[in-house]
Amino acid sequence: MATARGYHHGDLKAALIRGALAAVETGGPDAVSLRDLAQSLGVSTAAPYRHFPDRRALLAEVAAIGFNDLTAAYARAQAEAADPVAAMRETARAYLTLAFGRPGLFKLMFASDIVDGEAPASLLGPAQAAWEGLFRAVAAAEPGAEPAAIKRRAITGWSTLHGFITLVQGGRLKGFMTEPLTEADLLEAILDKTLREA
Amino acid sequence: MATARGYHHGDLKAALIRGALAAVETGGPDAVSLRDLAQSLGVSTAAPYRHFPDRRALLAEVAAIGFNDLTAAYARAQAEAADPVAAMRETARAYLTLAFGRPGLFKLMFASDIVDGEAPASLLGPAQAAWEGLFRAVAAAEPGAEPAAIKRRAITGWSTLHGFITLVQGGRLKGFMTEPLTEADLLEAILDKTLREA
DNA sequence: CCAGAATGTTGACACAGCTAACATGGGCGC
DNA sequence: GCGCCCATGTTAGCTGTGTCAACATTCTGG
Repeated sequence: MATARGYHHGDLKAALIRGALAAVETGGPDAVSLRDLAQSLGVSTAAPYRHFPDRRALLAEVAAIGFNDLTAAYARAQAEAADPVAAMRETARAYLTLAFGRPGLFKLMFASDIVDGEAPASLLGPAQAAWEGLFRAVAAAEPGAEPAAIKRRAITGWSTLHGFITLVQGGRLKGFMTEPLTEADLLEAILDKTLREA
Repeated sequence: MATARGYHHGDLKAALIRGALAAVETGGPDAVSLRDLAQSLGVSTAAPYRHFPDRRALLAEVAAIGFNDLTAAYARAQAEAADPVAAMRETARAYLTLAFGRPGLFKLMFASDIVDGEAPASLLGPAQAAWEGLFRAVAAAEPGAEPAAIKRRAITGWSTLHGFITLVQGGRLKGFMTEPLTEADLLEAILDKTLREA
């Protein structure tokens, strides 16, 4: 699909994003090398720069895909749930599914380097949409609460989930998860605690 | 302090660690370049390799300093607090102080790259000690609870704090902290929520 | 006092991101 | 239908990085 064509590749930009996404999912953000990518697409090492100002811009595009997928997963979870509380739980689970199912992509999405200085709008939009999906779930589960309270609640819950994921994926809980305390148990406990409360 | 001596530097290893620490605190882990470091110490680019097998080993040493400092801060907080609940609160605050006061170092301490594969014992020891300081605070505030419950509680609280810090420092809460909801407010709310409960 | 271990140096390799200058060819205006 | 322009690729090369092998120097213990 990436071979046997002349001077022009045809759709190099999309191919680069696809390739970068694959590399990110396999080995995380650091596994993306523009040179490797170019070579594997049968194109010169300078070609990618016709489509992205620099490496970070390409990675930002990949991260945006991650946020879009996350938003879609949120929407699915909320549509299928029986009631608002279940919807909130499934929304949280969607976050966990992405984090543990596609850790490389997840790491990229929250790699501060990508966003340092200022992030491009093509990333901020999807990131904002994902956040709103999460906010919506919390708001629905807590009818009548004032916006500030909902926001506080959403951010706190998000923090707990995100922190746990980060610590686990960073290997920081390695020595501490002694039987009979497994990561899965803890996750359930965290979900329960995060979701239950006035 | 790093000039005007002959073939042998004197204490290059310590000087490298000091220099790396300074660089990390200024610009985060990525700001550490062995070549820069060597040059600024008036030594050849290969010299660091007489003391560290690779760059990661040097950074691991710096991270270990961070964990040691954290453990010391925990101990201080717990010694000065009036009661166990206050001690726990001050312990959490010590974590926040390090995270927001020395963000570069904090980022290094939790950069999974440093620990990928397997971390050296010189890092695992201090990291473990810090964890135990945190665990001790939770256990003291909750006398008579079984160890698994304490552990669950400690990890959950740690996750919330850590997640919030990570999201803030990653710039992920930029657009969402609208007045009158400030980061400081949220932090207090998180501390309250994390600490209060049976 | 001297041998060998520690510690530094020189010079180089591989690889990465990035850029300038040049080449090609597809599509748009005429 | 034709030619020109610009989007897209290419070549060659710069800088900066981690790392290593081979050699040089100094410190130290027997």
